[in-house]
Amino acid sequence: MNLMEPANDKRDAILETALVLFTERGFYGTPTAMISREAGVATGTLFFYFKTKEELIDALYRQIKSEAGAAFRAGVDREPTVRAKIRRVGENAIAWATTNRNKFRFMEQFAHSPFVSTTAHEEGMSHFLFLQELVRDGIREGVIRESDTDLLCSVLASSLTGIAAGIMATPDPARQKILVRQGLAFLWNGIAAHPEDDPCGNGEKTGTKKRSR
Amino acid sequence: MNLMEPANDKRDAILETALVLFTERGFYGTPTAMISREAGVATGTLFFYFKTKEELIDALYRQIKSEAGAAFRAGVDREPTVRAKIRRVGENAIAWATTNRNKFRFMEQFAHSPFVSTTAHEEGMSHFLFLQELVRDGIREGVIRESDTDLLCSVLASSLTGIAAGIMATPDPARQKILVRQGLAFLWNGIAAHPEDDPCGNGEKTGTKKRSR
DNA sequence: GGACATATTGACTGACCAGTCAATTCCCAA
DNA sequence: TTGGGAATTGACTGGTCAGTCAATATGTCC
Repeated sequence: MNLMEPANDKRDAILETALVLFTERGFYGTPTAMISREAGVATGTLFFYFKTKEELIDALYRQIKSEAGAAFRAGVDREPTVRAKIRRVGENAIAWATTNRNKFRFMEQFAHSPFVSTTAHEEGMSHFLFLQELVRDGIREGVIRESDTDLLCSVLASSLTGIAAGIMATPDPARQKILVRQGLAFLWNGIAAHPEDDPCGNGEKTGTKKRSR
Repeated sequence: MNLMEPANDKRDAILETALVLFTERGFYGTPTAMISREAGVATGTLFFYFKTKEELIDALYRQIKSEAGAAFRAGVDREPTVRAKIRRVGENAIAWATTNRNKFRFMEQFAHSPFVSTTAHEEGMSHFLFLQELVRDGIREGVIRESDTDLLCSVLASSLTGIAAGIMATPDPARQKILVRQGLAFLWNGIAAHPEDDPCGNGEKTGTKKRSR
């Protein structure tokens, strides 16, 4: 007898299958019957765990948002500076997106969908509030340019999405590494109070001058 | 008998109504019967102009993408430098998004939808190829940091989306102006080879202490 | 005016699908 | 054992909706 298995077998299978089918075919292109069939359970079982289809969608959305939030935040607290923290978030986000393509696509597709309930959207936001704090800290410390916090967060989030999408278009891992660097450089220079020519720090070591300063 | 009315009356009404309903309720939450009723035509009429519902969706997507592409590009050719051109694109994009909220939301919602045909997606892209050229020029001239062009475009596009979304969240036009400036500053510093503390150029006309607080 | 194409109508249909439910199995505590 | 609750099943239903079609209108050219 293993510990802690809250009878989640079928429930998980349903969620997992739904994730794949939803990203491939959209909410309404995916009948519940198809989900249950693919998941290897009866139609009734799906409705045992989720009262309605919408509840299933919401549960999936919540789960993924919370998972992504946790992944993005991992190790951030251990970083010493705001700048390092932000870079860590960026790296985390990109890594998560590329290793969880389906979940990333799900978020991308349904972030603005009217079929995710408002409460789920709000709860989803909550997992990313730490980013807002981070930005505020950065501004207070003077390392991030004085700007509207909400705007900055909105832009950061969407930029990360764009970076991840751009990176996922490349199969070559070596090239991906380069793109990650360039993407993070874009991010940091976008928000930095005093941007640099080589915002990655680890850049091309061209003994170069960092421009004025 | 007026001139040049290519029998578009009802067709346009259908497209216009569909736009609103789709953004509010999604493709599958919007029955064709509802579209035709709201548009003041019979169900049959809708299917006279569009063989299937999907064809309607595609037509709408194409129309909006092409309109957005043209709007973004307006006046760009007349700008003297790459930097000015990019700023113009940014301003255009933000202006278009805020004055065409429904169309913006439509693009945002369905940019990644599997229910827009692949060909429509591709055709949609084509209206934004000039951006790629622009970025390439900037890199050649040395004003844009050496980076992967596709990545930069992907990031630029998603950042603009984020900026527009952030701005639309503010009702106050004065505040919006500020946010536009901040958003464009983010954009330019993100890609610039030699970013500045006041990347808007037109900044706060404060006797101008550039650099270092 | 009449012939032909194009535009418009709305009742109708066949398919599909979310959700139900009565029956059955599984699991465990007493 | 057995009793009971939780889990699971799949046939079934009531409603919805994309798309059809035969009828009617409108316009245009000769």
